[in-house]
Amino acid sequence: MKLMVIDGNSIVNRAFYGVSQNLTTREGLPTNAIFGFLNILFKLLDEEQPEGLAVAFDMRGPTFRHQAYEGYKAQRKGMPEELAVQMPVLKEVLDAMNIRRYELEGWEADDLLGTMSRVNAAQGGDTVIVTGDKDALQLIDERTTVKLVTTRMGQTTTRNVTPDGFREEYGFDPIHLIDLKALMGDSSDNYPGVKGVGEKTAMALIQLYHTIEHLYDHMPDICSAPNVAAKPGLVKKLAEGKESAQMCYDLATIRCDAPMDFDPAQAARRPFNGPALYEKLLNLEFTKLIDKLKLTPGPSVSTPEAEPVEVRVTSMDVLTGQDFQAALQKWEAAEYVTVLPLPGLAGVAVSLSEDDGKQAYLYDIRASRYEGDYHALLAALFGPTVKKIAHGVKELCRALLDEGVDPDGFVFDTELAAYLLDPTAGSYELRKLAMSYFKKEVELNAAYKDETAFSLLDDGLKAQTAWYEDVAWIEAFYELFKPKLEEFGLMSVLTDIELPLCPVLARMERIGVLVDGQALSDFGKQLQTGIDTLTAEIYELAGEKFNILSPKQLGHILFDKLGLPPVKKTKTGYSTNVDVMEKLRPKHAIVGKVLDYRQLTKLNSTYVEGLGKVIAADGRIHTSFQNTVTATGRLSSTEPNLQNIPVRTPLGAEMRKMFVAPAGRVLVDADYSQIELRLLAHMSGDSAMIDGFHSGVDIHTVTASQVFGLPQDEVPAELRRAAKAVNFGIVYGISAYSLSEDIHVSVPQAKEYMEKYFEHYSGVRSYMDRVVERGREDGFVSTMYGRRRWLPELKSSNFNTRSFGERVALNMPIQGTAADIIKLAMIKVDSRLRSEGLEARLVLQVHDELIVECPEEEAEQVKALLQEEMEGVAALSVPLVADAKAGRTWAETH
DNA sequence: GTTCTCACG
DNA sequence: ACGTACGTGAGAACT
Repeated sequence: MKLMVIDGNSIVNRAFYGVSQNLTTREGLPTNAIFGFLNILFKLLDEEQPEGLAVAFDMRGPTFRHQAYEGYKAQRKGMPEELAVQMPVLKEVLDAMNIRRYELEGWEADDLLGTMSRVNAAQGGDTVIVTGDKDALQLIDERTTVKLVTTRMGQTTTRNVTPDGFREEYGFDPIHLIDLKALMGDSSDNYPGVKGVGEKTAMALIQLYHTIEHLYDHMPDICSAPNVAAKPGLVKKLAEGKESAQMCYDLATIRCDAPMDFDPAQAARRPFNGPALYEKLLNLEFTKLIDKLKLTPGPSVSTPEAEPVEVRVTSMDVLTGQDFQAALQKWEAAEYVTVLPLPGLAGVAVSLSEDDGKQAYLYDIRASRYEGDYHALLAALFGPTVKKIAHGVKELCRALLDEGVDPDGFVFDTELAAYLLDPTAGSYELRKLAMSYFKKEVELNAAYKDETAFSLLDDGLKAQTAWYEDVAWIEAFYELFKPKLEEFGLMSVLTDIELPLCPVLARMERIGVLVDGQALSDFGKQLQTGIDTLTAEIYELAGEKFNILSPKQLGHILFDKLGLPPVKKTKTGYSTNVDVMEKLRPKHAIVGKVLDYRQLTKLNSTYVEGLGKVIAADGRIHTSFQNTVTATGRLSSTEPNLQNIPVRTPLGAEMRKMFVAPAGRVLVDADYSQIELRLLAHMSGDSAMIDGFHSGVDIHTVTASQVFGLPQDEVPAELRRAAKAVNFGIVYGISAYSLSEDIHVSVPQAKEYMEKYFEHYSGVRSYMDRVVERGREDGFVSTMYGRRRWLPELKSSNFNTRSFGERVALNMPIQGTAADIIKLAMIKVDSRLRSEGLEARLVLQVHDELIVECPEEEAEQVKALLQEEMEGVAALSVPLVADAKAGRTWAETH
């Protein structure tokens, strides 16, 4: 039988340290090692297609080797806690996969692997031993190969070692690996070998003599042997170490006679236990894997956190006038109703409490025979008097605006609630939430059972009857999430910030921003001319044509053909990013041209072409503002992204001339000045920094002056730049190395800047320590307004993961508070613009910047209003400053 | 689908 | 000794 045997401990260790991204279940159980193990396992199965499969594990407690030598593995630390807790779960998963696993008291996994391979060989079978441990190479023979697994940066690579391959690499037969280890010892298993003999000498000796026995037989003459450097005292060392060598030989020998009663037939592959595996993977929240393996639940495997409230579906209505009045009365009287619109607002599912329990109705709005009209129905349901719960209020507001309804009266949003409870979860679709919170597979296409009522619907609606049931899920999530939000102090973030922002965002999306399409395409032509010229020049300098945008081809030209020194590597090849290229710029004329080419093509494809494609019929661009995406509470902008329009380079800034106001109108742009640093000053309470902001002088100059001990008017530009970089770095959770890269000084120099900084701003340092410590204790960090981000990373035993957690802990409260503040400002600005009867409307938000379009004559009033509302949002211990400027184009407002 | 690069705050 | 800044989205190349 073709058998694959896996060293479970070795592979799970690789997986644990290899999968550095932080993976945990919502309850906080780490799952990275299991995730990594399964990935490696599936990759191996795919590569090898074995007929039999077994996994061997070490057992806790001493083995026969410990009895032979008490120092054996004495140096080794136990498994980190985060890995240890995953081991039993992994074993359960393997059991559910019907994969045999073996462990034997007093024996190590190695010995079990060896034993299994020999038993299999005796029956004429081939074995692949999978491990990350090179010791196992001694087991290689004509029927046995070893697959060595290495993981680097989350990437797993495997290497099959055959007898020939081994001999080529080592220069002797695999079995003599034992002799090698007997001489050189092993520091990780902690046995000594022969004192004074290291890897080099041992290799040379074993290549010559193959076994220690043979070596010791030839002891007196070994120093005349050609391959061994005449090491003085080698003979003596060998003689003194003979006893140790013999003991280490035994320690290094993987035993192939473990009393485990193995028969390869036991390990024959069997199909997974689908339902059991489904349950295990669901509890691990490996939903993608469930999909990939096409697993389905068995009967009653769920372990629900709560059950959805029962919603009885009683009718599917086309509202008549009387129905409507009665329904409206019920809706208004209810504490809340749950609404779920059908696409295009063709209908809406409404669920509410009635005397005999929850009732759900599906209204076919478009076919409504209500004597008012379709509009009146929507306006009544979605106006201020009916209190509504929905999933995705912003999108719903957008749809309502498109139908001419002014949305109001939303009291809860299950999507926003799920986001606030875990802003890094990534997706808040009902189906995913049901999986995650209720361990339930939601059948989205369940057919509605009442055929009579169903027959009233047209085909389009029939296809959407799952919506009818989803309304029950929204109810269930409301019941589940509301107490959680209250417990976590997140209710006010929802009701004071996120919910009122929804209609504001929807209005901004609907209004959009005007783009000068003609100017855009003219700019594109100009860019294309430049691109053509640069292309020709680059081909000329390279001596051949190639794809300049391909990092692979460009790397080949620069580093192989032109012989420029590679500065940095990526995992797939040479790095050619801006930092690298700037360093190479003086060395060859082609580098600068490539950088120019990149800039021009970026502008052309991402901005000129990208934006051109999304100009709507009204000549305007309507972005989508996502409010459930970022980990910090910021908004994001998609299709297109209007939050990354170029501004930093002169050519890039040309793009902002394309964003214009219509005739007779202007854009007013107001941005917060240094909001994140001001928040750092406020939240840390550092008096020096607070004083700096009260002085009204540029903060980076103040910092430089304080840190370097110079009068403010004598700060050279160089030091101001350094101070600015440190200021930014602090907000990001700085390291001396990255600061040195950023401002092009040595690492010690950067370190000195940081130390001086912290001497002067000692309150900042203690704040940073405090916030990380609090984060570790609480398991989360939060903004001034209570928005949270969970940070299990802070407890990771992986240095990189933990360091990342610490940087995030420092950054999120600041970036997130700034996000809260501008969101509050947006709500106030929108409300005042509307209540004061201005035509001015918010059109864009770019994190610390708001853009309003208004008639020219409103410009002054709008500027003042923006500044007033933005500055007045929060009372901090430093002034909150916003500057506003009007212009015909976005470029003119800067 | 992932990686690299680069645009923004 | 590690490996190096926080938060995003999009286009092109590559696998």
